[in-house]
Amino acid sequence: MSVMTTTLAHPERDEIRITTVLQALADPVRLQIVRALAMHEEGLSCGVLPLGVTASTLTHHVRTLREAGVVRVRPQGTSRISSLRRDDLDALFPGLLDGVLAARR
Amino acid sequence: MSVMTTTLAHPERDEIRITTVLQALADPVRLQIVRALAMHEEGLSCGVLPLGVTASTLTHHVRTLREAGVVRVRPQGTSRISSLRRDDLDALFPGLLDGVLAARR
DNA sequence: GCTTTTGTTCGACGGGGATCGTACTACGGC
DNA sequence: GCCGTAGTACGATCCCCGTCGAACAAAAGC
Repeated sequence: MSVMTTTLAHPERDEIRITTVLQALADPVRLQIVRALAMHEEGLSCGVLPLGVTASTLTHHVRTLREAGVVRVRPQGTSRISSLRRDDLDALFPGLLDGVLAARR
Repeated sequence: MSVMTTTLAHPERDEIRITTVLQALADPVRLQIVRALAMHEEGLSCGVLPLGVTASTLTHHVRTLREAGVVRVRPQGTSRISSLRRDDLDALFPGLLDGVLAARR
């Protein structure tokens, strides 16, 4: 336990706010991340995505999504696997995620 | 029939972008406006809403919503009647609006 | 015509956020 | 133990946006 198992902070379902979620989704890069995660139920390391931003910027975006309650992040080796919190989002805002993902542009 | 009575600029349905819509919705005041409009199919003058912002700020918010394609605004006397572009939004992003409006907070 | 009501425009201000580079940490492989 | 890979932390920068007040515009009513 000497090691601070800093499991990354995630908001509980009832702590997720619609405004925060919308703010998180209202960015092109983060929206691209969400789209990619929607196609990988098992989750994936966002570092592999061709987003055109630096690593530190990517960290910022993933943290924003995590703190908003949009994604769940779990450490795995030197990587961090992100996955969409579909169940929570669908329960709180039914249709929102589907609507966003249905957008053609 | 292209009538020139369009005083205010509104994006066509196919010009509406998901990122812009999300940015428009990602503000507490504007979200409150959208919620109010959702309860008034016929539209209403946003000036009557108890939003706690000045008139000029309200103008800014309504313009943001209009330019994003979220609301339609029509002049009526000295007032401007705003109404939700439900049909367009539902067609483009089915479920998004319902999901947002379903949010308890 | 004058006033009131409603809303717009403009400029200014302040805060937040998207971005980056650099330095740093953690884990895995050799 | 060393190194490479993946990601984080921190500070700096820049720009956008929400906010306001003051001045203006337009329509309605008297």
